[in-house]
Amino acid sequence: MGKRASAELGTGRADEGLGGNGRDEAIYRNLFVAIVENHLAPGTKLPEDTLAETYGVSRTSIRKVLQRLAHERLVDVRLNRGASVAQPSVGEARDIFSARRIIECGAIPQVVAKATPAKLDVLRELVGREHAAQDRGDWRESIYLSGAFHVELIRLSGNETLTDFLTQLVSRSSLVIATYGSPQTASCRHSEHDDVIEIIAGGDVDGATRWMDRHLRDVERTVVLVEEEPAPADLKKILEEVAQRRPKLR
Amino acid sequence: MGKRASAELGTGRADEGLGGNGRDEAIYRNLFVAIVENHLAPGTKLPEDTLAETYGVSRTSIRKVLQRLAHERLVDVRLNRGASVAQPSVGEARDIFSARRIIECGAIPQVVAKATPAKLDVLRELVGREHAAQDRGDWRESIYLSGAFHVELIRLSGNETLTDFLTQLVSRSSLVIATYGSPQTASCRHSEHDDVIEIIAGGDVDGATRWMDRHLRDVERTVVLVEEEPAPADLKKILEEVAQRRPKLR
DNA sequence: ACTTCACACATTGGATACACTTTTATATCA
DNA sequence: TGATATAAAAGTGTATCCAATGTGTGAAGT
Repeated sequence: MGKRASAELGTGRADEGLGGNGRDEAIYRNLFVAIVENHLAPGTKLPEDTLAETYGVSRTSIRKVLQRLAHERLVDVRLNRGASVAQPSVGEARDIFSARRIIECGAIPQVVAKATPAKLDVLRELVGREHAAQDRGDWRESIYLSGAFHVELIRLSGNETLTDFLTQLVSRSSLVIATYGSPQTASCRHSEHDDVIEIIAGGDVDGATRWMDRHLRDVERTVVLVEEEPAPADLKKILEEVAQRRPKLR
Repeated sequence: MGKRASAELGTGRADEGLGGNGRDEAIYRNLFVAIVENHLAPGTKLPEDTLAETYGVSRTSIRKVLQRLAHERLVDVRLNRGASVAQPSVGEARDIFSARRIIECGAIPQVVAKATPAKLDVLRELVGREHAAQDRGDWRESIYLSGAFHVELIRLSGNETLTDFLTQLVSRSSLVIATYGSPQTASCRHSEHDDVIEIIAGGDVDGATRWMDRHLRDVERTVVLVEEEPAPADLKKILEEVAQRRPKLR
C-alpha cells in the first residue's frame, strides 16, 4: 500500500463543518476507500449491525456514516431495506462523465492561472506514484491515484467548492468503472497524465482544455454504456400491456 | 404565497435513494425554505430540542435532517456545539459564483440542444411568477423563484447530477445574498430572465453562454465581497499589534 | 404436488436514557 | 469593583430499547 500523505480522495473541505469526531471519520474513511477501491462490489449489502460490531460502535454512529455516504451517492439507502453499495445506472454514468467534462474543462483557466512550479511538482509526484502502482500491477491503487490526480489538479484552481463536487464525481466514477468497465482498461493510459502537467506549465489554456476534454472522453470510452436500463418504474406498465395482449393466461 | 407545483428548489434527484420518510422530508423542506428564503438569518442557532418539539418528533429525526442540511452546506454543525445557519465566508462566496459560472455556462450547449417549446413554456411561466412576485414587492418569493429559474434552466440539459450540484449552489447563493447583499438589489433585474429564453429558443449557443456569464457576473456584483473576513484567528495578533503601538495604556 | 396463508426471524426506524462537553451563572477572593 | 474558580444549566453525542417493516420458511388446504 502506498502512502497517501499529500492527497487523499474524499478528504476535502467536506469534512469541516459537518461535525464528525475522529472515530466516525475513521469509519467513514475506511468504508469510503473500500467502496472506491472496489473491495466492496456495487450492490453489496451493508447491514448496520455487521458494521457496528466490526468497528465496535453502536448502530447510531454507523447510520450517520451511511447517511453521509448516501448523500455522496456512494451507497443507496432504501426505506426499511438498509444500505448497499450504489450501482450507478447508465444514465447516471453518462451524467457523471458529462459533469466532469464541464467542471474539469471549465476550471482549467483558473488552474493555469494559479499553477506554480511547487504545486506542479506535487502533481508530478502523484503521477510518479500512479506509474509505480501501475507498473507493479496494483490496479486498485492505480485507479485511486488516477482519481486523486484529477482532484488535485482542479484543487489548484483554489475553488474548494468545485473541488468538493469533483471529488464526489471522481469517487462515483470508480463505481461506474466497477460496474460497467473491465479493470484492465479502466485506468488511464500510462504516461497520459504527464502531458497535461507540462501543457499547464507552459501556460497553454486552450491546449490544456482540449487535452482534458479528450482525456475524459477516452476514459469514458473504456466503460461500456450501451445497454439500456431495466427501467423498474415501467415494470408495471409493461406487465399490464402484456396482460392486455394475453388476457387469460390459463 | 405562490404555488410551487412545477419547480421546487431542492426537490431534485437528491431525495431518492437516501431513505427519507415523508415526515422527515417535510421537516427538511420546511427548514430548507426557511433558510433559503432568509426567514432564518445566517448564524442563527438551531437547537435540536427546540426543533424536535416544534415538529413533534424526537431529536433523532432532527439530527438526520440537520446532517443533510449540513452536507448541503446550508447549516454548520460543529462538534458538541450544535447546528446553526451557515455564514458563507467571502472566499466561499467567490467560489460559489465561480462554480456557478462554470457549471451554468458549461451546460448551456446541452440545454440548447434539448430545449423544446413545451419546456421553454414552463420556464416562461416561472419567469411570469417571478415578475408577479417582484411587482407585488415580495422579495423573498422573488429571490426564490429567481433561483428556481436558474435550476430549471439547467435541468433542461437532462443532467440530474449537474442539476443537483446547481441546486446546492443556488441555495447557498441565497445565503451569500443574505449575508453580504442588500435585499433590494439582490434579485435579478426585472425582465432579465426573459431574454435568455428567447436566445435559447433561437438556438444561439454562444449567445446564451455569453448572456449567462454576464448575468452571473451582474448578480455577483450586487453583493459586496470587498470586506476581508473577520478572521477570528487573527484577533489575538491584531490586539498584540495594537498593544505594541500603545505599550502601556494606563 | 402446488399454491396460499400465516407465523417467526431478521433488520431497520424512531424514541428514550444516560454520559459528556460547553456555556452560563454564582460565589469567593484579591 | 473586577477577576477567577466553581457549580449549575443547557445542549450535544452515543448507546440501548421498543416498535414497525420486510423477508423467509413452513404448515395447511386444495
